[in-house]
Amino acid sequence: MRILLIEDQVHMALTIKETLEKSYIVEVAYTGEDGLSLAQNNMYDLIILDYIMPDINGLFICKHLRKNEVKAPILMLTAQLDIQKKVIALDAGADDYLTKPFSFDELQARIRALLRRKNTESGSNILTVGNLIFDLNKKVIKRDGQKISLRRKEQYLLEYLMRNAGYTITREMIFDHVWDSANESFSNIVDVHIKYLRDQIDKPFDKKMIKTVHGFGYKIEA
Amino acid sequence: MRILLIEDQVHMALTIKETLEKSYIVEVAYTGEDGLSLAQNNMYDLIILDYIMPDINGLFICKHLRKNEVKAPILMLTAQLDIQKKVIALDAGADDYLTKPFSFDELQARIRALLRRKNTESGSNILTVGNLIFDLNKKVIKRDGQKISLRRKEQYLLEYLMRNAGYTITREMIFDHVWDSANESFSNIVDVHIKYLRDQIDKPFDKKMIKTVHGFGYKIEA
DNA sequence: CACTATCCTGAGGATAACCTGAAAAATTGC
DNA sequence: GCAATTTTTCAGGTTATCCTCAGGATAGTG
Repeated sequence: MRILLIEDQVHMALTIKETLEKSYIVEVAYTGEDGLSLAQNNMYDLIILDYIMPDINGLFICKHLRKNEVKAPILMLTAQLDIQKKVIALDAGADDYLTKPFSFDELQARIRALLRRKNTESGSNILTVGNLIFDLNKKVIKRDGQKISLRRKEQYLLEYLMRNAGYTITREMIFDHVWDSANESFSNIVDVHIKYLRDQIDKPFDKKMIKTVHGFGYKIEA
Repeated sequence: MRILLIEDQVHMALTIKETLEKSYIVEVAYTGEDGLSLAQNNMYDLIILDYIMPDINGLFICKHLRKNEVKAPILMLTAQLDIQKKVIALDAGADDYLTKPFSFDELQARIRALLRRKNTESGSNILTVGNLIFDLNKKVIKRDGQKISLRRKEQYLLEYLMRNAGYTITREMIFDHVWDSANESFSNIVDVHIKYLRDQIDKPFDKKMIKTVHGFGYKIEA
């Protein structure tokens, strides 16, 4: 799971980062501008956004991201309790808000809630690429109507590939998303799981969907 | 990719240099002063900067470079874990920090992350010259809507040509960008890969886009 | 036109990237 | 706590890509 934290107060940012890093991969943007471009150019599972920042207002960032089809849940940090602001934040497309100061336990609880909600809710939880269907709720995968059973890691891998269907993804990116520890392993573990996935997804069929892009990584295509 | 390493401890500097040279072109400055002038007068893709140096403080160098519009990402090496210092370093314009001692795997991971971030941040990821389209994310190249598959080196070469479309580029420039090893052997390797590229990009079509500029190099044009 | 510098091309060996099977380690379920 | 399952590591084989080299073609020059 990858989280983007947009927060201009460096000390606050680092403290949050260190807390969350035990459970997630966390990237930090110290300006609204950086945050905006990172959010638009990467797939995060969650965005934490400070309301007040010197360059670009958090509210504006939020609106802008929604307009540009960034679907990740957004958690807003507001400086003090202010019903008015909360309403405005939610209207702008934020999914939840938290007023400073907050406890880290509470922060983590909200994050878990948002990540959970994202997985069980919303229309985007049936992935389709060609005639391959992955129902994330029911954990059911079908190709040409034929049921396929995958192990956990394979499911994560397939989900990530399908969410980026058509795009070439490096082994590093896959590793970061599917193996959510921050450590760097240089085994061929990604290759191996790609093979397992292929055995299930491609081997029994004519057309191969999982393609290796030599020198870069892999992609899935119809 | 060119990296500038500013580090006064000669032994440390050489060890880092040797490690990184497998993947990048590395230049070393052994004093802050040298580092400063090198950084200002050359275009590096990344600067690695020791926090503590006898002549000029790394922090000062960092600030100074940012003030002078040096945009390259800066990775700071700090002597020991110290949140305060990290904050100061980031405030000064550094992009990341690493506390000594560190493993070389970690160093390389951070470097890759910084270089990657820079690449995804800057500008669009779809290059177009005439009816030739290169989607850098998908690694998909099309001419007249027709898909073309290229190998890795050919893709790097094409990317470089397209980024400089209309301008003549020397073999040396191509070599420096596409072959990021520090080695200076001048075979006809660039020529060979230009041929490979032409076989894919030009041969099947009427109009030739990759042109030879006799005595100088090559260019790509619509 | 003839001469030279520059560029192009094809083939084969070297190398890096990728795939695979099997065994070891870790995790899960009873 | 043990067996079954899943995950990871490792080593070897296979394939695609890359580089070198040598000879042929082409452009520039007097």
